[in-house]
Amino acid sequence: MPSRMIVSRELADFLKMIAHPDRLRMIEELRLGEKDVSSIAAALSLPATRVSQHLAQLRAHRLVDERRAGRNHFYRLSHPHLAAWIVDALQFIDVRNRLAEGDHIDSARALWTAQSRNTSH
Amino acid sequence: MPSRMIVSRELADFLKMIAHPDRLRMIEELRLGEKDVSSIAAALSLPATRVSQHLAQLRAHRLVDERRAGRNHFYRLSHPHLAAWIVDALQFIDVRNRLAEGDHIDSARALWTAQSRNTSH
DNA sequence: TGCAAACCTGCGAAGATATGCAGATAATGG
DNA sequence: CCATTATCTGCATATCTTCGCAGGTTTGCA
Repeated sequence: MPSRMIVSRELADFLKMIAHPDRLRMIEELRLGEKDVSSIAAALSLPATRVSQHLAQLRAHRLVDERRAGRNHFYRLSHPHLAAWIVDALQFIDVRNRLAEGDHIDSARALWTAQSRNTSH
Repeated sequence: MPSRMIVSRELADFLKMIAHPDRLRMIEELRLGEKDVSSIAAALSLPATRVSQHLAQLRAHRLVDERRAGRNHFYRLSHPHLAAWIVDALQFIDVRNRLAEGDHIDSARALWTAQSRNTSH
């Protein structure tokens, strides 16, 4: 059995699952703790249906855990460290070329990890 | 300008670029240094055309650098640390469920980072 | 009960990816 | 020059993703 191929496929599936702008922002949104669907949708200015669909995918891949309270569904990261690991990826991206001059990786990192209320989202 | 959306899009593009079993194995193959197209193709048992196409994509996203020597094209990781960062992702995957019983993340990591000659690829 | 709020799921069209094949380039060795 | 080796590029097809919309489920509350 080509175990190595299995690992690379699993890895690719995992990466595909998080490789979407909305889902990345959602993961970042859950960095500090659980949130319900409406809160996430409002924070990111996305239609709730879309957020729900993304969450269903993340749930299917066990990247988030669900907790129901009344009619609200609260989601949290299954691996709290995931958000930090994603931020580390910024070092591999030439963000400099695409943001305003003077910006660099550190500012991108700061921007990304800043609280929602402080950012120009 | 929604800088945060720009960052999330860049991040998603980067993740999509590496989210492919072949490309992951290629990155891993380049972990220890440069290799030419044929060597990579042979090591991974992939058609050279496909390897070349993948490399063209990675090149376009500046994830690999090219060096030509004669009729061989040698590629290396633009960010040598990339391979290690990818290996870190194994902690987020339930490899246990999909490999033979008794395997766990550490063995998956060992498998993944093992030299080609030591692995059942 | 009945209605509304908060989510979820199914479906289909549009768009993005993957991949083999044919043909094009570039360097090497007669 | 010509053939050969190593690699690249263009193209068509098959497959996967995304995303809105319509309709369904569960819970809270009057």
